[in-house]
Amino acid sequence: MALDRAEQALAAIRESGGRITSDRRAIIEALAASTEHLTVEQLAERVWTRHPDVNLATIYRTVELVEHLGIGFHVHMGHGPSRWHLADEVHQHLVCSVCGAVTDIPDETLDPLREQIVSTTGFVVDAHHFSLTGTCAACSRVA
Amino acid sequence: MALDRAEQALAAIRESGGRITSDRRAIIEALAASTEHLTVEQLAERVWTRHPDVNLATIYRTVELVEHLGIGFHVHMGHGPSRWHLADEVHQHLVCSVCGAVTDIPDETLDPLREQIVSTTGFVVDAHHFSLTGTCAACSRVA
DNA sequence: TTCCGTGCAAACAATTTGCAATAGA
DNA sequence: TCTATTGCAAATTGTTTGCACGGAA
Repeated sequence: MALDRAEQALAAIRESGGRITSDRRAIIEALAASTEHLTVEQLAERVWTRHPDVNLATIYRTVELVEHLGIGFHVHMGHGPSRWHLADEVHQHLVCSVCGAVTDIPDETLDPLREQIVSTTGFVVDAHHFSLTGTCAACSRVA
Repeated sequence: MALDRAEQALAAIRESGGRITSDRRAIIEALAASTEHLTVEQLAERVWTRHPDVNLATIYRTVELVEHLGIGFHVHMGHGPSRWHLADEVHQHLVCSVCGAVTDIPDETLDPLREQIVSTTGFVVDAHHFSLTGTCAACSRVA
């Protein structure tokens, strides 16, 4: 559950020699509590409901730390800011360019594509860093 | 060939009611002359070798115009600025996150993945807008 | 002549950074 | 205590915009 993920992240920070501060705890708990992929600004809003004094720069630094430890990731979805999430398991993101809806799909969905690309070009695809854009079911129907 | 693509783009601008200026001609020819995917800054450098007075804002505006007409595209490759190219045909981009090398692959490579995704989720993947990241053959070998 | 296109400089959004003050371990 | 973390404000990077002037058609 969410809190476990937060505790895991905090433990990882401690293990890596970092300190557990109240700011970091607040930021990581807010991130863990969300099932969505949050921009730094969205994350800040949630943190600030309980901890209004946490600085934006601290959020940027924490989120970067968490990524560096391999616990969190950021994804680019369309234009605009990066979006962050704690990772239980790697997954891919489909972002509708019409309505902005995000659909998560399992990482293995890309395996056949990966095999084909690696066998023809030697390139190892590893992309959860960018989302796949297109048109979601609802918006395709309309168009 | 490159000049043809430039002339095509200029013709499309004229057809859409736009004017052909020396700035636009210089920008589009520089873009057409490159096989690479250029950032606005790289494009500017090339334009400036012959036309040093073209303003950066004009390059941004021209490149946006060309995309709006469906002749050019921008792709996001890793972090940093967007990269632009005139489109003969849509293709996908593999970007090595170690060395930055770009490998182009045909758009059809994604067709099986598209089919699977559309049949399971209804989502129509259309993504040449984002590149696929990973590790290229050379860098995989080292690592 | 009539607008479209351009230069310029300022505005912008997202993010990063230097440095002194502060607070975990 | 000792050093990692934070706040603050300024710097950066990439890009967009308002507006008056100048040049295609």
